[in-house]
Amino acid sequence: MQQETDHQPIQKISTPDTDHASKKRKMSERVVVAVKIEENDNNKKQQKNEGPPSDCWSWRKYGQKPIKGSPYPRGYYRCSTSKGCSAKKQVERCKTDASMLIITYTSTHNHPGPVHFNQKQHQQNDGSVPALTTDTHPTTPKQEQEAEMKPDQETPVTTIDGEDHFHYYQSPFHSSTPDHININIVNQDENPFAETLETQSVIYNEDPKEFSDRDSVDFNYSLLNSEENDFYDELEELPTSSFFTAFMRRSFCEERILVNPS
DNA sequence: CGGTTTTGACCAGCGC
DNA sequence: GCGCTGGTCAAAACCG
Repeated sequence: MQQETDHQPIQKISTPDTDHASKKRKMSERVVVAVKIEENDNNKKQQKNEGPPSDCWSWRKYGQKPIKGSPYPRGYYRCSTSKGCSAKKQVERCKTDASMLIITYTSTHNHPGPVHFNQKQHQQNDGSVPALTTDTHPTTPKQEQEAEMKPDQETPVTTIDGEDHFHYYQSPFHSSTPDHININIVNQDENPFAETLETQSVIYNEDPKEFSDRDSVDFNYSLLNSEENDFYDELEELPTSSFFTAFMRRSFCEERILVNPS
């Protein structure tokens, strides 16, 4: 149809991936994140229709398709924080592990991100958080909650302890069980499943308590960096773009905060 | 009422 | 060239 009207082809912001970049399905700029969710009743609704873990952005679902070989459909989301933003993400469940959500981010946000994270993080973390964004008007909590989908099963973060501030300490990928989520980033451009997930799970599937026992923030970040690097070395080399770097930093700067509120 | 979700249809890349 | 499949559109329904 008019798919090329106002909507930019994905490769628009893609890194110069040589000749393949022109191909629609050869999306060069992708970050795949595996989110481990707890296997409990909170997960029920996600088994029907995966509730995308919300991050600091607000996303609007624009499509869903059953994926061949996977019992779970893939949801297509577009950033709704800013109208001209071409950032997208795909959310699907790992076909081999229903407790694992695979979130594939494509394109970059062409607008500043929400600032709540940073501001609040500074307040609660002694300003140890690197300044990542400067937006003065973040995604509204309302939108974040909506992005959560099915609030009946997934306790909105904002309601925990009735303290609104907790909301932005939540993992950017929080799901039904925020303090049990394990985030794995798999930067790749082909199939994120199979071995990669397993490998990543081993690496990061630690009890959150362990994180809090150590020196939280820097520990998490450095662990991720070092482990990631090693991991990527074993995989096919991919261009680690600024997008990915920014993504990594943003994601884990946020993630680290939370660990265990209790 | 505005924004989001759902869902069927369409388009285009890719493999055979 | 054809069929399969993934990605997107867009109208209608839904929701706060």
